[in-house]
Amino acid sequence: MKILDRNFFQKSADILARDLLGKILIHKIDNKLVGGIIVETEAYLQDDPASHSFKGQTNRNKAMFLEGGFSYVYKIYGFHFCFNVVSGEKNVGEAVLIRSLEPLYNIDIMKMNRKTENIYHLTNGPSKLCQALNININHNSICLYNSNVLFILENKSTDEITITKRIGISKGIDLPLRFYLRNNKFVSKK
DNA sequence: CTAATGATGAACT
DNA sequence: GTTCATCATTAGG
Repeated sequence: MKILDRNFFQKSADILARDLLGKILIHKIDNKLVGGIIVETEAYLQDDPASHSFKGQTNRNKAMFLEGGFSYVYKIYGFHFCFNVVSGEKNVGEAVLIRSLEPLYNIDIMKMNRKTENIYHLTNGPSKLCQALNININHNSICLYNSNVLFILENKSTDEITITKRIGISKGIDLPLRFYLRNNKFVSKK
């Protein structure tokens, strides 16, 4: 299978969020590939009050201002991590939040990391999938198309895409920037 | 320096 | 549906 190349990420976050659905996110842990199909994403644009980048670049969100194809990982609520794929041009702060995966490779490792046997609870949330794949703040600003540790594989999906409002934010709540594969059982609800 | 606040999840009632 | 665990970042003094 083929790793998505640099060119794939050079587009705005709302487009990339859609294009990432069905692709396969992989983290190599102890030489084993752990990962799954991306089934739910949210786009965060520069001109977007809900985005970390809205008020300009800071030390925390600077990865969002890299060119498309890098990772942006941050800690939220003290002990949760969220994984984003940076999109667009350099010096423009936008990214795509990966909200949920469908477990695919080395599900046993995910079960260990998450301390649950229920596959529907492994990766159906932005912080859950970080736990399952063992993604943490050390994975911030990684180049996803030039890494053999954290990367995304090409994959075809014919599933229908549903577009809704985003989840868990207080500003910009009416913007239709959340995308997920319709009828997929691994999408986080709410 | 201090204080408010999350792009959440788990365990409750 | 509600509560709370728990902290880096940020804005403000």
